[in-house]
Amino acid sequence: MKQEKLESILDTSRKMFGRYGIQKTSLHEIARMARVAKATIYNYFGSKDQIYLEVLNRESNDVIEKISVAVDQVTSPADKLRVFMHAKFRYMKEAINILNLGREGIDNLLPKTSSIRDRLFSREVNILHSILEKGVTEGIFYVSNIMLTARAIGYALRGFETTWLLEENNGEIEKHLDNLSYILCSGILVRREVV
Amino acid sequence: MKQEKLESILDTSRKMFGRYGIQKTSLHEIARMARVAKATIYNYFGSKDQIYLEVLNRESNDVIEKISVAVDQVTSPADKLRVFMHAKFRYMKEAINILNLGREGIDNLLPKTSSIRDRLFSREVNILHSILEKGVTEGIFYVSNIMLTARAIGYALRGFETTWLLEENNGEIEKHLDNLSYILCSGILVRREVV
DNA sequence: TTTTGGACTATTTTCGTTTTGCAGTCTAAA
DNA sequence: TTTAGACTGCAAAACGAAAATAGTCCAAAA
Repeated sequence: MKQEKLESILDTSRKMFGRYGIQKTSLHEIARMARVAKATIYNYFGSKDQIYLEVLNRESNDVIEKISVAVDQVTSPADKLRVFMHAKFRYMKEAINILNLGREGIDNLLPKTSSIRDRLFSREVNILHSILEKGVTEGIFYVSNIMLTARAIGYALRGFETTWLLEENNGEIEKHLDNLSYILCSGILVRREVV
Repeated sequence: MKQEKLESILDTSRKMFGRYGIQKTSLHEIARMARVAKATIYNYFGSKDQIYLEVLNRESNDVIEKISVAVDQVTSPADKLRVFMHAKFRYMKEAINILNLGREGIDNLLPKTSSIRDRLFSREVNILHSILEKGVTEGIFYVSNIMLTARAIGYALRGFETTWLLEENNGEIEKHLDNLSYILCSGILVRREVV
């Protein structure tokens, strides 16, 4: 019984915040939609902001979880990289509240939201790091500085995030991602040497 | 005499807008700082927004111009790529008003500003395109789809823009850029074949 | 012919006040 | 534990008055 209420509150909050934003969603509404008393919400959460942050954390965890699962489906490091990119964009699209963070101005954000974003980014980089490491260990990849490269890829992928927030053309994005992962693996220089 | 007034107005506006934003800068102040009569400003511009857009256009043109010059300093396509990245970030830092566009929320932007940004992006891609083309022609690069790749690189570099808006650590960025341009050229796969 | 200061208007913005709405607390009952 | 509902205090609408500002116009000066 306890867990159900909590899930109901969080799930409703996620939808309402996603549609109307934190400002324009009242706890009264959330309580009504989630079919709990407003007082119950305060049994679980200390404040509206806390609910919002928990929603963001959950979305963040979901994204990482789903990416991890997807990446684990394939074995070769090169495949893992390609799958990582596609999974990241596929599942980020479902993390509506995290995406909305990007649309709002820097000023009117809750301070802790940026640390959630940073943590998400850092966990993405961790996954990238382990993929690169595996590739290097297996002798498939040559990477001089794994950490640096993982972060570079992470930053680069951010460039796409801002783009397809407005674009809805999914196929276009997929094409870009394939191209990018190919470049990432092979480079654009004509190969002259054998290693 | 005419040109001087115009430059004075635009230069003053650039600084004021850069520091206080378009909202919090009054034409009265601009006129005073630029040492012209307010009426003179209206000899040259139809509205405050027009001045702002012209400032943005100039910053945009400056960036492209400077990048082009820098890229032309070197000859090999691989060098051009590396130089492109460094120049882009170096000179974008001086385009304060364009940078500020990124900080504000999507809503309270002048509609035409986004087309200026888009045009800047598109011109960057054009430069990248011509570099890649030269590389392919010279047999240095292997690129299956030049246009797609140019855009991919352009998008990727955006990922860094949002990052170093807050970061001031210049050296860190430079390191990332070097690493990125190396990956871009060589890929991360161990080379096995001769072409 | 272009520039200038200043006067003028029509909007915005600002600001102080009032009013409403909402987050968060508390309680008694289920 | 959960619930409905009443309650408080704060924070944000709502509003109207006052100030500021974008943009116009003109007669004089450069």
